[in-house]
Amino acid sequence: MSALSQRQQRILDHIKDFVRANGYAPAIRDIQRELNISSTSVVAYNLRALESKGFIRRSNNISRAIELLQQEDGEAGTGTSVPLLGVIAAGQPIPIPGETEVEDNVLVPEQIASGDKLKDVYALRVKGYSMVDALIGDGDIVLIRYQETAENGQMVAARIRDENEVTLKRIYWEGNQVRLQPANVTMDPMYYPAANVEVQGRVVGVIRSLN
Amino acid sequence: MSALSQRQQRILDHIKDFVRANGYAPAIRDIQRELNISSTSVVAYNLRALESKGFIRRSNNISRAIELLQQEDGEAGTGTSVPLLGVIAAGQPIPIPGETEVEDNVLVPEQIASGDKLKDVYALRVKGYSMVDALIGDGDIVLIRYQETAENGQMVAARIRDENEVTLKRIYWEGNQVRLQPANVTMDPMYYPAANVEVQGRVVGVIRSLN
DNA sequence: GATAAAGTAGAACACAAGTTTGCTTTGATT
DNA sequence: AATCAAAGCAAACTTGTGTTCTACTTTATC
Repeated sequence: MSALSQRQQRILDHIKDFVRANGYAPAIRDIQRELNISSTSVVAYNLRALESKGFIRRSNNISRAIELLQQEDGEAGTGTSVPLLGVIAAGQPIPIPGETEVEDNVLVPEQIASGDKLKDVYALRVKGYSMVDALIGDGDIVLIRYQETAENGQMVAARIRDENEVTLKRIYWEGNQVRLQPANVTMDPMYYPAANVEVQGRVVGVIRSLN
Repeated sequence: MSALSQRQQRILDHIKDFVRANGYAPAIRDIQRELNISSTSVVAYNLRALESKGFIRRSNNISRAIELLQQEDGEAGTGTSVPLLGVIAAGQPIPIPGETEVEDNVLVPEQIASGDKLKDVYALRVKGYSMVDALIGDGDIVLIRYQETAENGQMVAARIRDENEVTLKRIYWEGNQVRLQPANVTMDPMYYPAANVEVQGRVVGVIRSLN
């Protein structure tokens, strides 16, 4: 990566500031005015340099078509947001996407999952300690991908139909029965008829704040 | 929030698609052409409606100055990214911001921390099981805020000077000594002279993928 | 110190793109 | 059917904005 001249650095910084402040990129004359550059051609010249060095992308003859390419630390980046629908524990109201109030949005880091695969993901805040042996504690946010089936041992949000409750457990299919196993040595598994248990999604990620 | 007409909805969708594809907003004529609308004034009319309903913001007489205001689930949102600097375990090379190669960037959900407070935060991938009792497992990403002091019991990245190693432990100051305590009942604490231990930051968040 | 390369200036140009205006269509209401 | 408001239409208008060209200045390089 070639180094930037002082002017190029200032132009790049100004573009970033401008985008942050306005939500769209500056025109060449905006940059010129703000940085007290004498001519638009100077700005154009340096934008060309910034483009060839890979910091921005531009489209010919199109207004404000400056796209910032590189992302530095501490700056705004883009991610995919999923709805935080509520709290999950042993014995709580049902969270179902689309049927529940959205409390908040959670931005999902790409390290957990990325892009298009997030269509059916939602987040729940964990209440209680039933999953501590699975390294999920009270107050953690779990990301759940909606799916109606699950394999043995997967961690799922499961609804017990006739009690109308949703709980976070590992699931094991045992013939006509379903074992919902807490990840906590001090707690016992619960058994239900398979027909009475409805998988509402599988845990795909965990987010915890320690502040 | 007023409902959108069919045309307004299509215009809004197109703006989102366009921004995603190009990194900048469409001009009125771009929208007109793409959606086969007969006149630019129709687009302008509906943009005005979208603005008064709070979906977008526009600036007068400025090209492509459409700013998307509302964020729906599954769409790109903005967050703050921090550098993922490497791996931390018992006995690993030192990760210090600015001195190490950046492996990746991690987008930090606002639920962990937000905005300006992220200046000195970096991320490390955890290797090993020394912190499982603190609900941090192998492969988790820990977010660490750089600070040189820590209080008793806080989870920190600590460097043992004469061994030039960094480790993730709870720290306890005990007179002239420092106790570095793993969060794993099968592991014993380590003791060092206080002068030989350097706090490199405190754990402020955890991110885990279960895919 | 000559020479080339990189950067700066100023102005004119051409098209991009938002706005305005007057008119027509549509659709609901009475 | 008459009415009225909202929505759509077409064209003209004005301003915004990227580009180009030429000339000049500074900065490296040998």
